[in-house]
Amino acid sequence: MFGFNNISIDKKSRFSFPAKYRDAFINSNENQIVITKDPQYPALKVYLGSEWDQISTKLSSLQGLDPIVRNLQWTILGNASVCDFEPNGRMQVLIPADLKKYAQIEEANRICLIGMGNKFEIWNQENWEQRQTGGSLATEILDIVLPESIKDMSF
Amino acid sequence: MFGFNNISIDKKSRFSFPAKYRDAFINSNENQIVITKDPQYPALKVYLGSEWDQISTKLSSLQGLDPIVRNLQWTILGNASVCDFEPNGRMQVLIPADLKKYAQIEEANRICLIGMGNKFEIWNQENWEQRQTGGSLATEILDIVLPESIKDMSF
DNA sequence: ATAAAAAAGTGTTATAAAGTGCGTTAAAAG
DNA sequence: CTTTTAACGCACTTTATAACACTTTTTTAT
Repeated sequence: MFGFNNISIDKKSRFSFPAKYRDAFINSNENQIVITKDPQYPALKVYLGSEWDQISTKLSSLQGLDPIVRNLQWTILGNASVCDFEPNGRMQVLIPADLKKYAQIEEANRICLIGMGNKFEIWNQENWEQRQTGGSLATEILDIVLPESIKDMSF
Repeated sequence: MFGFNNISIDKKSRFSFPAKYRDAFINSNENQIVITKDPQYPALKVYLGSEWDQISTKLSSLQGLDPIVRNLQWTILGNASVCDFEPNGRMQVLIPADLKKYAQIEEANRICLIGMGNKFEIWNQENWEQRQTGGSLATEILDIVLPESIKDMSF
């Protein structure tokens, strides 16, 4: 499940997944979607239920006394919204108000939904465009800071 | 699958692969084609389904907390368009509007399709000609910045 | 505490735009 | 001259979205 989509959200804060992803959802037999905060950027992460089970299990088992781990737990687990999902239906998902605020899409009637394989990201259009054109930071800082326990995890 | 082709795209943004590649597509048993952004140039990359599976699996497993990795994931995974493909049929592929824009072929009714062995590139004709006559860029800059995890990948 | 009103959430339908399939014509190759 | 390939045009299908109606939950006022 890949690719860029500029889609609308209705007055009730719902969006629906583009039809091109339907087969993938049906094949992987998903009936739940989880939205939560992205720990690094003003954006949202959208996981399939099965993917979420793995990530949340792993993340909640880590040593919470490490402040970085604790922060990730707060951000990712503490803001997750689980949502029933019908791959055969309209594939609609409601974005909770606080998450809209975090991703700066409170006022927007359009969002960017980015398929990243096993997960999606939701961005405010302007933020996304800036990030696409902007340069990237040096990586050394992060390599040092990341605890071993999460180096092999990908969120 | 090699070589230069100047081919047309129709009003609905479709192009079809030249017939000379048909046997190769049939032999490698491909039924999917993936188009995405080239991370370095205003051009598009066209992968065979099997090739894409490898690249995307590897890339999406990398540590997304590293900003450079994340950027590559955004560019390559986040802009990919997966397309059903019939080697025995017309071998047509749709180029999504945002990718047309990126490759600067919005207005064009012709593109350059370059066979690079296991993948293709799509270029705006003028850009391609400039790049052919002009000198090539030094790659050292990228080598230094790239994290270990992606140094052994080729996109 | 209860009823009314407002807000939040769910579901349906209509219509314009985007995407797909296929036949025909034009051009190139053998 | 015949066959293959590329390009074009048209009809059909699917998809996205806005508008509307209905249900449930929460808030407010009496």
